[in-house]
Amino acid sequence: MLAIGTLAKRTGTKVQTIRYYEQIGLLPEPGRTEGGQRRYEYADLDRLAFVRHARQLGFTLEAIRELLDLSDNPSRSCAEVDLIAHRQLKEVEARIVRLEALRRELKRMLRECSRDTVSDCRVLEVLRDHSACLADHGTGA
Amino acid sequence: MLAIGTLAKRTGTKVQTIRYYEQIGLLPEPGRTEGGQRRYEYADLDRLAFVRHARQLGFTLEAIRELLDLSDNPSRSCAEVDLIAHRQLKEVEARIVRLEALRRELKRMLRECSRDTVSDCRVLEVLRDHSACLADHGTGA
DNA sequence: ACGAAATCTACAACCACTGTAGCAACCAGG
DNA sequence: CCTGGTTGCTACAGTGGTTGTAGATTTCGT
Repeated sequence: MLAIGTLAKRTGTKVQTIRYYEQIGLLPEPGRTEGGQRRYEYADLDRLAFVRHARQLGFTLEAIRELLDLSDNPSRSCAEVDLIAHRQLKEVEARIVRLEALRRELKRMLRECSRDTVSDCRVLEVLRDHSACLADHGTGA
Repeated sequence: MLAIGTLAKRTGTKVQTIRYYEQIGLLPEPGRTEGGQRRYEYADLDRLAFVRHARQLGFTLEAIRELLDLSDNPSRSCAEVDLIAHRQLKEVEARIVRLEALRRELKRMLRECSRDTVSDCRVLEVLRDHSACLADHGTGA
C-alpha cells in the first residue's frame, strides 16, 4: 500500500499530476484510508510508470489511453499497437525535420549578425523579411 | 487602411490570434472605424509579419516581445538580440537531441515488435519497463 | 500526545492559441 | 436606397498537460 507521494517519488511524477491522471480516467480510483487519503497497489505503480515512460517518448495522453486499452485486452492484435507507435514515430520525425530547418536558419542569422547596433542587426532583418529566409520552415511548431 | 481580415490573410494568421496579440500588448491598438472596427496601417502589417516569422522560428511570445523592444530602440546593442537568438538556437538544438533519442527508441521498439498478439508485444513491453530502454531520454518534452 | 509533513478538495494559472454565441457593421449588386 | 451575405465585434470557454495555490485535515515519527 503506497501513499500518493511515494508513487510520485518512484515514478518522477508530481502528486497533482497523478490526481489529474485519475481525474481523466487514465489511472483507476485507488482505495482510501479512513481519513480519505489514497492508497495504491503495486499494479498502480506499474501502470503509472508505463504512462510516464510513454509520455517521455512523446505519446499524447490520448495515444497512451489507446495503448493502455490494448494492454488491458491482451488478445487483440499487436498490429494496432504497432500502428500507434508508427504514427508516433512519423510525428517525431516530422518534428525533427522542422527543427533542423529552424536550426539552420537560426545559425545563418547568427553567423551574419556581426554589426554593433540593432539598426544593422541581421537577426532582426531576417525576422522582418521572411523572403531573406533560406530554410523553408512551415507553419506551426 | 487594412481590415483585420486582410491583415490575417496577408500574414497567414487567424483573426482571433491578431486580437489576442493586441490584448497581450504585442501589437498596438489600431484605429477604429465609426462602427468600431479595427483599421490597420502598413506598419502593423510589418510588425505582425515579424511576430509570425519569429513564431515560425520557434521563439516564444516573451522572446518576441524582447526582440520587438530591441527593434523599437535601434541604438541599443545588437549583442542583446544575438543573445536571444542564441538562446533560441540552444533550445532548438536541445529539442533535436531529445527527439533523436526518441526516434531511435521508437524505431528499436518497432523493429523488435513482430509477434501476433498484444501479449507478446515488444512495444508494450518496452513501455512497461523503462530499463529495457537504450536511449537516455530525459524528462519533459 | 504533539508537531511537522503529507494529503485532501477545489480552483486558478500557464502558453499560445482556437472556437463559440449572439449581435453589429460593412460593402456589392439590384 | 435596400437587401443580404460576409466580415467584424465582445466576451467567454476550451484545448493539452500539467503546475500552483489556499486552507483544512490526516498521518506518522518521536
